[in-house]
Amino acid sequence: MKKEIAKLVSKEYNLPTKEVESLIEIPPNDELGDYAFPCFSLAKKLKKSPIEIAEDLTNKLRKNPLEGISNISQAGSYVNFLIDKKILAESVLKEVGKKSWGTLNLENKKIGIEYPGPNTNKALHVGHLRNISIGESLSNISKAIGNKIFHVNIYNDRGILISKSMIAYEKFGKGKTPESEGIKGDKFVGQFYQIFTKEAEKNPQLEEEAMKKLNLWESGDKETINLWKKMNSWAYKGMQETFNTFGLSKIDKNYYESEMYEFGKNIIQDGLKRKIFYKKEDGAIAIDLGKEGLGEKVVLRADGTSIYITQDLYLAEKRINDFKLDSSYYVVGNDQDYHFKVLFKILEKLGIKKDMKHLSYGMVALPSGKMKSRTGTTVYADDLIEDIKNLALRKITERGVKIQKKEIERRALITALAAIKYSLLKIDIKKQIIFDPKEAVSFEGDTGPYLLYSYARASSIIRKVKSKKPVKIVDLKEQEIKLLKKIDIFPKIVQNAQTNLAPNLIANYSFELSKLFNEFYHSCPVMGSMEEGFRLKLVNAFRVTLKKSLDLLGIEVLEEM
RNA sequence: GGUCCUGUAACUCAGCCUGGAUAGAGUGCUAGCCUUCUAAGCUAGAAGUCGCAGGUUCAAAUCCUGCCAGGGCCGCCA
Repeated sequence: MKKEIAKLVSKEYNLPTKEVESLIEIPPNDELGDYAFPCFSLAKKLKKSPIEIAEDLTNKLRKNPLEGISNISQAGSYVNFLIDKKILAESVLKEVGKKSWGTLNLENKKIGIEYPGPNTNKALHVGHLRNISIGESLSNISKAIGNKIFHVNIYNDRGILISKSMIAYEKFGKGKTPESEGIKGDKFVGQFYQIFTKEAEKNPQLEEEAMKKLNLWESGDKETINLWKKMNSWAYKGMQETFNTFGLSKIDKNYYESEMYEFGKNIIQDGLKRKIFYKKEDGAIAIDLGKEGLGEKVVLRADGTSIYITQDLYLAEKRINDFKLDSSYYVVGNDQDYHFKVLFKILEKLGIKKDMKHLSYGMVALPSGKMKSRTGTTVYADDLIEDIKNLALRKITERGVKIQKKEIERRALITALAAIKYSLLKIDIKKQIIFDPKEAVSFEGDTGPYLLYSYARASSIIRKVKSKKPVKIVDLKEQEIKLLKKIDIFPKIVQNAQTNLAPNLIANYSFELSKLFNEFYHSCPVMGSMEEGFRLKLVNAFRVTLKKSLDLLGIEVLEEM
């Protein structure tokens, strides 16, 4: 429709249609029209006032109107176009009915996306939930656009951190196990990390012991390796449980830091030969990124051992080769912005750079400040899910719904996850989130449960209204038109979310869509109305669209609440 | 010190990419609406120097520069 209007206008002034189309906007108010053409830019060219041009253009266009446009009017410097709502309604019902918003086929790339990349020395916390929510959502959006997604993950399973947990366990663990204590494995291991921090304050000697432990691990000491394996397996088991509950999608490949922390040296040697890197006086190998404003960065230690960036260079290349990727994305917090800038710059200089992006998200902080797993001021993922699930449980019970306990549990969990995921995804990923556990996550207004509720209401109508009255579009009410228009723009929103890698656009859309549905719900009864046939179709179009939209956010729906 | 991100209603945020017609939501507050498809809902109202100051433009919350405030990063840790 927009294109047709652009053609119409461009003909009048002999302008490129594309240019006109990019100027067309949507009026701030529905009564003005559905599309508007501002005449400011023409004013200069024609040396006439924009108001005069608008008046002139309106008169000209009125002479040979276009099918589908019911009115053309002038308002100040704008020419407004009112489109025929019956045609809109027909096209929306057709669009949604045909394929229920299947894949859009706009891109066809192989994209690798890395998340959540946990450390094995601590339990998952809200920050990880943000990471997972973003990763899942961007994967889903990318898939919906037509891309093939490879979900990869890295386990940071070695190093000084886990060594500290090991020391603490040896000294204070007394043969305890997660089973014996009735604690999830990841939390169990994390607790020893906290014990270490506390004890090391009293006894600095422990830091040295941790370092020694790391050396023992690196030299392959049998006893150390066994303990390390045992503690990591506890952590993995615990984390896997949380992943399953929260709905982390299947990981195509797990990479382990312990298996590749020494790799990447050949890349460094290659770069040294090609004079991309240079040897410093003391033997360390570095790169000068002063021009890029990133300073000098050492890429291999003087003693010839690898560091973080060495390993990451290796892994970046390996991953591209493993999956023949066109693009490689990393969902990692913004505290690593510098690291990724350096990493990508080096890859570019080495000539192995593909389309690589650091999907950098803001930290989740507590009102009291940054979360610290060292000191225990953390909101654990499991605790959060449990608390909010209990809130949902209470709400369902209060309503007096007569269903089996198992079903109540299922609904409570889905509601809780919707609340958490939505609250994390509706905010721009760049922004820091101040997470107040006291307020927890609300169930009213702009929340996940509101979306689920809207969906359940729509489903309820579909279940209850069984008649097969003909679909007749007579006189559309304001609420119906608004809902139709919102459904109509769904593909554009998805595309925009992909371009900007912004799941919050989908979240915002889901809420706006649901809000319009609830307004429709209150003013347009379906059952027994004259428009029953059409409204039933409209309700279903909404339902299908919201479901798809929530799918993209990784949020499961409920047919009944 | 250098660099990146953020600053919009009492609170939490959308809008900024791609500048346009009275700056939008939610929460909270005030007042209404359940004998009709789920009140986790709907309707109405009060509430804003879009951090500050310049600049570009016919037009700036939106683009540019400077400043202020909060946070991150700048390690031969990961």
